[in-house]
Amino acid sequence: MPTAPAHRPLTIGELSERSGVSPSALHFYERNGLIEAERTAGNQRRYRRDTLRRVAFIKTSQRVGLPLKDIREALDSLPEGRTPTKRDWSRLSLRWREELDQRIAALQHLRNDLDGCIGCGCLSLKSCTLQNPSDELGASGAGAQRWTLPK
Amino acid sequence: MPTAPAHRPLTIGELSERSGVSPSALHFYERNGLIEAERTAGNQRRYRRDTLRRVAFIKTSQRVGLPLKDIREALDSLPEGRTPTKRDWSRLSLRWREELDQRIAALQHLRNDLDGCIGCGCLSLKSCTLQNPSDELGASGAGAQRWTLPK
DNA sequence: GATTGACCTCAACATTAGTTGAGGTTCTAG
DNA sequence: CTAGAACCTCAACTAATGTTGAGGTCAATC
Repeated sequence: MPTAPAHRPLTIGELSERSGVSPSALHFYERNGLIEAERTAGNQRRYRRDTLRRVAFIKTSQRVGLPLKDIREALDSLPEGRTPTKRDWSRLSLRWREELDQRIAALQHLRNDLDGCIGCGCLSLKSCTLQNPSDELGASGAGAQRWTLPK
Repeated sequence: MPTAPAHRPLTIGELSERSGVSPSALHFYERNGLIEAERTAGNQRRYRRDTLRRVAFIKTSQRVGLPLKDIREALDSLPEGRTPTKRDWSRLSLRWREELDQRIAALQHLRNDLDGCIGCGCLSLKSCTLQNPSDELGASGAGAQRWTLPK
């Protein structure tokens, strides 16, 4: 594979190799509106270079447990058509980081509660906050719903 | 529904209501070896009361993102046949908490890396640790594989 | 200008974690 | 002792996140 000039759009093979995401997954992302591609005269995909960053964002978001549906929503806030600027990405990353903070806080909360449970060996349904997530949800304020740990 | 005497085994309806887990999910857990039940002469399930705690453990573990397969493994370390003691549960909870700590650390690591990324607005595939989880896996020592964030 | 690797579409399959429904049985209250 | 709620099994379905394969096309190299 010849090394691509820095300006040429990426083939799916190149994007796959550079992002570490399989071509079939890239197809899948496209079907689900997470990424998009131009086509050559011969119907092959050509990705703008900023798609690499987009895929990076997808992967990273998945690593913290976000479903693709939510990731797509976030990506939808990027400008349509034009290449996103650093500012665009920063805005996205910042929002994302705040939610990450909440997630960490939720986990710490869980851990602290578990400390209590270890003390009594209980994991009791009645008393243990671990079993009553609604408590901590209520306490953590608005906007936390989505970031509650899965289920 | 009459309130059950504290000693009588639980019907599936009772276990479901008290644990907040649907009967169909309880069936599912049983098929997958996570819980078990005695049967009445008429083939209906009767759960030992400590099954409630077992289900609590399952729910709690799921809340931090563990797959059922792993939860089953953990539960397999509980004594077969006899009702687990507080000590048994404590042992399980402690191990679980340690892994929870690792998970928190991984998330914090991610967040710190993201801070760097926001600074440059990059999310670059090359330089950003967020994109190269293997780094942090290597750094976090043995036993961390399973607790890497999903995918 | 032919070969061959990369690409295309579409359909089927895989996995996890269940839910839903049909058709039938058991248990409990009156 | 009977009505109705609760339970049983089994099979099929759901949703998310992809992978695999068949059958065919494109494009870059010798």
